[in-house]
Amino acid sequence: MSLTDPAFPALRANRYRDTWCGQVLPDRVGSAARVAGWVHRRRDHGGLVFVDLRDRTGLVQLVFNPEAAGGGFQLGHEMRAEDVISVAGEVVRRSPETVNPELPTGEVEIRVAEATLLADAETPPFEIESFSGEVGEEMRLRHRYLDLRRERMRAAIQLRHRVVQSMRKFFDGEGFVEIETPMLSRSTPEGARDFLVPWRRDPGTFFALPQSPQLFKQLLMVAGFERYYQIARCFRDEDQRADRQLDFTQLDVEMSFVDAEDVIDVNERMIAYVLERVSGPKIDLPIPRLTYAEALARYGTDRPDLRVGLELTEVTDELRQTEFKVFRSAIDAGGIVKALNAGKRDLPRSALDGLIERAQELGAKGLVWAFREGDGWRSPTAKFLAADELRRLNERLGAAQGDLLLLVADGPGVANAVLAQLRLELAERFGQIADGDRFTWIVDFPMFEWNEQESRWDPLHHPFTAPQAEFDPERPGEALAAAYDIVWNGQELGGGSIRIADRELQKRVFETIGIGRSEAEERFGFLLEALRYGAPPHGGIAYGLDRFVQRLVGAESIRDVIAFPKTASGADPLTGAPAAVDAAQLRELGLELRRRA
RNA sequence: GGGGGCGUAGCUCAGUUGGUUAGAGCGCCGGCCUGUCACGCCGGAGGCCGCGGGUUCGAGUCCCGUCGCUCCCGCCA
Repeated sequence: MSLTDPAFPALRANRYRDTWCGQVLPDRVGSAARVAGWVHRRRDHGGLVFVDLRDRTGLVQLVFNPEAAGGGFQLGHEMRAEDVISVAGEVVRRSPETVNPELPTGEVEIRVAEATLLADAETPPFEIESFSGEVGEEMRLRHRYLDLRRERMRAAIQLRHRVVQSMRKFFDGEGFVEIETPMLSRSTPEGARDFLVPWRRDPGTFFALPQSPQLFKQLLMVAGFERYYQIARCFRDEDQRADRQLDFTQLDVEMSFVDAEDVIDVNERMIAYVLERVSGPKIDLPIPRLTYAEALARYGTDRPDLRVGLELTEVTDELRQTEFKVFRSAIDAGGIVKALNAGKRDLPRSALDGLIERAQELGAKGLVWAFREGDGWRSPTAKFLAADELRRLNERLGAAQGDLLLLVADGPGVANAVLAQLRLELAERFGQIADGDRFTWIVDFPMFEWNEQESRWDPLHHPFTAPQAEFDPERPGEALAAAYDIVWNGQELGGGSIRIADRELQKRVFETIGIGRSEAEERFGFLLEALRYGAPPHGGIAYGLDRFVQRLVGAESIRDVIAFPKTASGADPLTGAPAAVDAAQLRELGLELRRRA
């Protein structure tokens, strides 16, 4: 909803103002207006002072003029940036040569008759709208209330509001019920590290803050609410990233008597609905789908950015007989050789060395680069490969003369991850990211993946995800999950699944991932018990709301769409959190501090 | 836990091979200015060069350590 939207609420007049700054438009010429806000900029001409007054809705120009003034002229001289004032005066049309076409209110101005200083502001530590570069993030966070005055931030936070309202409206219209689940609940140390909250009444016991409302929303399905959603705060005590915060917000959704198709259907309609209402990118339904296997094969990742055309190709078969040691040893160890045809790229040696370095950073032992030349390669590696191998590789990769080929030989995980990343970075470097937005569902995830370090099967999604069909406990690696992720331009926006509604199946899954009978009872007994009393088939999805809005406004970091975020180290420069607590508080909680060694 | 980048005026940054008095733009303060809108013109103030140690005749610059910010890897079912 913008200012021009008829639904935007008009102000009820009070002693401070009777209209928004941004609503002082030509239709009000000749009438009186009273506005209030912050002094955005002042241009003092001695005998005439212009002030851009700012409120939430925008800017309007005030003119302080000695003749018309009722004492306000002096104030016009003395006021400074970010002072809070209320002024009244006549709305007048500007003469044609003084119209400011940059401003929605640029055809008019308010001739000030009366002005009141409501709050005197000290000079802010940084300019609200700076033209000399981005203000450092710590500075912005320390004075977040000033940072949020900036147009860009205000727009992002208000857009976030519109997104949330649109989601609520959509789900309400589809018969969903918004229900809050507890912030204080039981620790289930499955995935991320929990934030723990010590409990005063029983020292040594702890609540945990939710990593997600997963189990509660399943219980709500057992309870018969059938369609639930929540804008849920979640907490994960893990290291942060540009798109990860300690506390963040999920759009959490769950439905009963549905299969995966039903969940996907309602959710892609929701996404289209929300994007339309916030003037986001247009999308066509249905959103295309990729299987997990295909995504991994073609892009090396389960969250491919489909704006990039480059694809990966596995060339292990072409190299079965190779004598080249690097490839030989990887293949013999059960690894693969994966390749990226990066197209005709004239990269200097230094840039190629940079790619090798980057590949090593990403975990590869090395990177083979080559340019197709004739039937062979121009590459330091060419001499180690047989002529027919080079021919087969060129053919398999569809390499044209001069195409840059990149190859990684390693375990499938590393080979895919490294080339997936290089694919993106090369596309970025060469401006090969297509315009527009690409959404895709990733489906047919495996139920389990082998955890080499712990020598056990881990759930790829979470342990409550249902298999697509009965699975063979002897061969967990073959089971497919009724799970789906939605990916927006290469960023995972959300993911979900049909849940296990059958107690025995749930127990079998726990066993498969190494959670024994008694441990399952201890940690998830309440869920298993609930499943005794008539659990409908159910499933759902959860979205990273912050990421959704970040993507929408094109921000570099989710910090730019969160009103009060934390720094990358988890601190809040504004309040000084985290901070020590006094000894009395600790005593009450039965806690004692040990000095770190 | 590991790796990269950064830290100089209130803000954003420059600072050469180690060299004498550390600069710019914006902001701030004072003066002038009746049509500006990133107003303009004149003048001025403002520095623990993140912190600690070392090398050196001499360190913003080189070395070691440390702290903070940031990006990435690990981690994030």
